[in-house]
Amino acid sequence: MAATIRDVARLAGVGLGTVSRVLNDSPLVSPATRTRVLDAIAELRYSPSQIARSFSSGKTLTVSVIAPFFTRPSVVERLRGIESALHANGYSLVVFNVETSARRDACLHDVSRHDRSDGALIISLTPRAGEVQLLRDAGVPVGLIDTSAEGMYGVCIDDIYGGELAVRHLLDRGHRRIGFLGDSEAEVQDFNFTSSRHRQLGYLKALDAADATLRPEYQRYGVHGRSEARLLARELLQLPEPPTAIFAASDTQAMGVLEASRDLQLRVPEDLSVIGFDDIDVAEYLGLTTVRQPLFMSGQRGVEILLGLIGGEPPDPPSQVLPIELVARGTTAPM
Amino acid sequence: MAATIRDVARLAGVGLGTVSRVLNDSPLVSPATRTRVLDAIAELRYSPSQIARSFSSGKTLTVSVIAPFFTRPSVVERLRGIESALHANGYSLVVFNVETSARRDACLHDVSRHDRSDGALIISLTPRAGEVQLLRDAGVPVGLIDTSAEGMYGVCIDDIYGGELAVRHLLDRGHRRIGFLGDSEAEVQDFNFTSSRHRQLGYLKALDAADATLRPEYQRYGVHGRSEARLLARELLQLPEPPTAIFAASDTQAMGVLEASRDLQLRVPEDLSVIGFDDIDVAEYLGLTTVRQPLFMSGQRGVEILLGLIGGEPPDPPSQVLPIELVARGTTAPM
DNA sequence: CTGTTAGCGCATTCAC
DNA sequence: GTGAATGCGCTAACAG
Repeated sequence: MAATIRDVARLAGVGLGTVSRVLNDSPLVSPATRTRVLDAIAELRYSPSQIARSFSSGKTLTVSVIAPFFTRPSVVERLRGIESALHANGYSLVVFNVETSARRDACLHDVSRHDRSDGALIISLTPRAGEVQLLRDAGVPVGLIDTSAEGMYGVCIDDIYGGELAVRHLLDRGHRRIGFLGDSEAEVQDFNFTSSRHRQLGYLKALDAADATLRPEYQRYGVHGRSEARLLARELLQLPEPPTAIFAASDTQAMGVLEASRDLQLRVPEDLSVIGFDDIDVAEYLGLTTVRQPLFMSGQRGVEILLGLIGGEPPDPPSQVLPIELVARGTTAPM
Repeated sequence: MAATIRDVARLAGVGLGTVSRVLNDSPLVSPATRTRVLDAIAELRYSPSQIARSFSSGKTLTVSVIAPFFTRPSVVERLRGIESALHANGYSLVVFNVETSARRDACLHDVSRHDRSDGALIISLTPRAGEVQLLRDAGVPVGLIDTSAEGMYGVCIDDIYGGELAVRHLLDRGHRRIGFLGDSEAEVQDFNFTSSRHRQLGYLKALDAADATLRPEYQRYGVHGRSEARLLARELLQLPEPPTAIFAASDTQAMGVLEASRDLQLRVPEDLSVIGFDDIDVAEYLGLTTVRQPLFMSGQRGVEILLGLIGGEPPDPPSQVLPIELVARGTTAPM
């Protein structure tokens, strides 16, 4: 059916190797024979079989990406950065969407049998000790995005500092009763997510530094998402002494807080200040104050690191920390 | 390094073929030898090479998906449906993100050299006549999602009817001055998108049926996105005789309309009714009236069709039309 | 510079 | 039931 390299060689009256050399842009071919081969290729509408090529060379020019809940705006934006950088380097992207803890484990495990791809990028999922070991033993190039692990390479941000940034912004505006709303314990355990927890650590740190009293009841956790956050925020706001500001671990959860304040006829920011995290697309639309992190860039950097690894060059700082910044908009105000 | 099928055969004291048969669940193996092989596999931690397997069998168990602007909420949701269905069938998903007309053409062309995948899914991009021909000649299994083309298979919705649904909703509430806001001519041409245009056709049809006068100045086009839609909507609303309702070709653009009304101190829905299309996630949050289409399902159906095609069974109605419905929320009211 | 050769790891014939 | 042989299309290492 389709022409093979052998057909081309025959038509051009050359050997197999020569055709292969032309295909791979080897300089060891005379211009004359090169054109002859090129003509034959054109005439036969020949296109080299990628599978055969990968099989023979051992390189697939493909990268696997394991992304939890890849419909979340922040994840999609990272994916976009990944796709962009990968494509610029001639690589393809295979996506694995993780929405259950079982699939998480399966994906992380499967990465070690690096067959179909030259390496993998893992978003937000922190490999556990045993998994790190497995990955190392398998010798698979892996890049971590939005997380880090001992002995692994990747790119992340300082979530603790981010949490501090957010809470200090609130403290600076006179707030003392500040609530925190983060991911559920179950989620954190199942997926081994770390950012919500770290942001909370920053929250605690900032509060502590300001000598603000910590109230356990001001900290709530629920399954990531708007609706759950809405419920939790409502609980917070109906406390006898409700917080005057809420720091949500993500913009999506901050949206739930906004809904809750709407439910309770609370004006934002007059009655309640709200701050999120990530600076996803809608944050600007909503005028949401938030902590911005470079999502697209995290994808690009992840690719750079991974391709380096594939090429045998470990990145110098094993884990790169990207800058973050506070973006003050309309949902926070002095109390 | 990694064990091969040969190592397993040697350790189990059997021939290559037998190991292969065990791997492929062939019934032609005695239970005794099967266990012996299985043991050897376990001991060597053997895992068959997927590339070698694809190479030999000709099947890659991989599907390519060409998605324009895959960060758009509607596209992501379709992708989720695709990934889900693909994974359920043991297939992997390679994603190509199209954001320029050049890349669109390149991707559509590359699909015809179906190497790395067993077939392709194309979202929202309608192949042109020449491209359809190329695809047919190449004999690549292709499924279209959110569009249709003569002689091709896929799943879509009736966008014209959707436009009618939206506008009739407005007409029923007494609106006569109804604006339309859709994708720019350039985008439509570059990518060969069809939905915005079709929805507009429905708009015109509904207006015509209601004997409402058509005003060319009520129809505006801009690059898909919130900010552009915001500008266009502002223009519409500052007309000497502004529309009392606006139908946006997508929820994202409807968000721009909402911004514009905020800019101009117009209350929604008291002063202006707004209706979108798609029913993406935030639509509910915004209380946006819209036309809902089954995004996730479109992905699943697309996969079913494609896998059928790969298996040699063309779908019975070549193009499947999914149901849509109007979702009345708070941004539309009687005038 | 160029032609030839030897596998890459597996599925799939075949004989036995 | 099972083992041995052939080839998928290409790259890489070699000899010329």
